[in-house]
Amino acid sequence: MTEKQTSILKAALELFAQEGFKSTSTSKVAKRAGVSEGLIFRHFDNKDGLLQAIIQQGEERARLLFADIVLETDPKEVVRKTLEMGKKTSMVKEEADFWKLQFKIKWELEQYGAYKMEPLLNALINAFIKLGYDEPELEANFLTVFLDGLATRFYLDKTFDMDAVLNFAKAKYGV
Amino acid sequence: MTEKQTSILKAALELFAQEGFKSTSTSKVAKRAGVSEGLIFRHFDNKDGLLQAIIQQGEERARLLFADIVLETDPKEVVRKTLEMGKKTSMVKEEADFWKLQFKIKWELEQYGAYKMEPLLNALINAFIKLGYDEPELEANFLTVFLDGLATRFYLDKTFDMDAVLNFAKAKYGV
Amino acid sequence: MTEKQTSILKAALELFAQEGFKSTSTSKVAKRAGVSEGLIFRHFDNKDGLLQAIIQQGEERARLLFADIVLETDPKEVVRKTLEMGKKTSMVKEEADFWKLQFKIKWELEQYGAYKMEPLLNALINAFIKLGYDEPELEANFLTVFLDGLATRFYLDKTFDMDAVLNFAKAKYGV
Amino acid sequence: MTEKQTSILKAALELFAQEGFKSTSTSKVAKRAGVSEGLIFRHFDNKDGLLQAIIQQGEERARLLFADIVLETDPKEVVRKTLEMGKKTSMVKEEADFWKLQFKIKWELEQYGAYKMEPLLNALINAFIKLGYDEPELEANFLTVFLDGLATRFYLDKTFDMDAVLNFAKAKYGV
DNA sequence: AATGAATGAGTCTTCATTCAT
DNA sequence: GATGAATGAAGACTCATTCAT
Repeated sequence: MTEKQTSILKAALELFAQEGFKSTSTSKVAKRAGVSEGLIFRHFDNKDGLLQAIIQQGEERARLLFADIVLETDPKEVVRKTLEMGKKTSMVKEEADFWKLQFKIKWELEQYGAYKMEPLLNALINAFIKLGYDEPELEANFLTVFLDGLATRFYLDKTFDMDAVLNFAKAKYGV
Repeated sequence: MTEKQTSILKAALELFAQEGFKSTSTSKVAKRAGVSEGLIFRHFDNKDGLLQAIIQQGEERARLLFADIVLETDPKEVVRKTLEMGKKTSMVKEEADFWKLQFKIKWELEQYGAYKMEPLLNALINAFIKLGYDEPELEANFLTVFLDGLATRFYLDKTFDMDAVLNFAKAKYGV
Repeated sequence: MTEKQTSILKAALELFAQEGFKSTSTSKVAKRAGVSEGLIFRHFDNKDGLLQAIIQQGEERARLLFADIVLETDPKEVVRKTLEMGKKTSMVKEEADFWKLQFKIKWELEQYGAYKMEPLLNALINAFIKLGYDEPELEANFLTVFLDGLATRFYLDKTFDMDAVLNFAKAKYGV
Repeated sequence: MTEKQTSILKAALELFAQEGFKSTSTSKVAKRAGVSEGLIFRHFDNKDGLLQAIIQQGEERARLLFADIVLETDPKEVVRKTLEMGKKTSMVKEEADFWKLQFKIKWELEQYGAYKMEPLLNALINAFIKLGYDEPELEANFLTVFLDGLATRFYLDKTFDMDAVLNFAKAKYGV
């Protein structure tokens, strides 16, 4: 990955996250990245390839993000870390852009990519089993649905008080 | 609202919901609506005006949808009806398109429009007060977040079993 | 066929004939036709559609051109008119462009379109039968091959003296 | 001429013959030749230089091809060999490509290069003189025109039966 | 109200060519 | 000699919008 490749990816990430994939022209990406437009196509074949490259990075980041949770043995910690995932991924601007884009793309492409969540889901199921919940699987699913809602609100609703709801949720689960 | 105006709005709704706002050209809308392209601009000024008209319809529909819940006096019924809102709005194809579009647009425009939810939120708060919940406001917020997650999953994750999670949630709230 | 459509077709014909299909940009065509570039696509779908429109015109013109020969009853006249076809089609500039383009395209697309020649070929076979030639079919084929050579030379070889060779050929066939 | 130079020329020949000069990108040539794109420009300056190199090769090959005819003393053999030139040059795939390209280029560049044919033309004139033809010069010209037609048909008309017409022509000339 | 021809700016993409290594 | 990253201009095509009818 050369320096210019990185700057293209960075510029694309920012713009796609801000304006959306379709609304961002390759010429804008090139301008912000400080490279010629042609270079985008040499490295990523086409605009879609650029998006795919970003999505792939997303999968890697997701794996990294999940690793910390999946490897946790204390079930309460699993639940707590899962809930706080959203906060963790929104502190740094670049990272916030990144995850926002992942959600935006989901709606623009109408692909959820449930498989990416599977490791996390399993970790949650295990945790709920250990914690003696009656229906650990449903409980885990419920929680991931809530997380999706959390992201939606966090990224779209400027008036949303994430901390309050988050603390409330943590209390609910006793974590 | 003339007949042609209606058919333009209908065509736009379908296409925007399927392909997204940016990806749908006015010419496609005109073709599907069976009218000339120029007519769209005479009636809605520009492409954005067309979107605004649809969004406005959305607000009216939302009010209608919420009315049934807001007017309910039995608190359990309020919670139950709220939870089942998603199912109710996804039975008819045209309606499913409609609500899907509302979510798509939220992400494309990055406007949540929290004010639209206020009547529902208040109804929920009241219900939770009546039901004796400790923190009715947070409880209500938590529930709306969950609902947003539910919509996300329902519209994007083909493998998602909404009924299972929904029944589980209803059991949780004892409704 | 509106006025602008005609002027697009005319400009395209000239340019394709002069510079070749691939080497002529749609923007050049638009400029010469005095219309916006977009209009080309509204009327002919794509650059290829523009070419097809010209080719189709070509087929019609060819039918017209052949009609005079095919309807001729005097066999000597059939042969003579066939031989002079080349001269006839090269007097007016616009027509010369047109037929030159037909040949250019053949080489660019590698399609001969033998079926277009069939009526002429049959007329020639009949003529040679009437004239008592031993192998009328081969004789007719030989003549059409010669005609193709004539066109090649006429359009490409500036030093070529068509009249001399043509008179010689006419003498050969006694017409 | 280094090995890489040769492979560039070979790749260019094949591609230009198949797709045409304008339609073949230098990057395609480089890829097929298995060299970097830059190397083409180091060796041939620009895309046009590449074409010129191929054309020049064409002249050498033409000289070689004509030599056998020009040096022939038997006039009948001269005519026969001339007629069979087309067949001879189309047996080997690489050679067929080569001559096809020469014709394609003629039409793309609109340069006939009559001077290349001169030695052959003179040989034919001489032959027709020896054979006692009335107008040897015109006869020779007529024959070369026919040859151009033969090539046109052979390369473009898939349904064309070259052997039949060729044998007929040979019979005509009694060779 | 309604049409559809027409526009011009913009989109993604290709391509010949250059240049540092 | 050889590579391949990088460029800038140009290519085909799309699209929101206007306007005469």
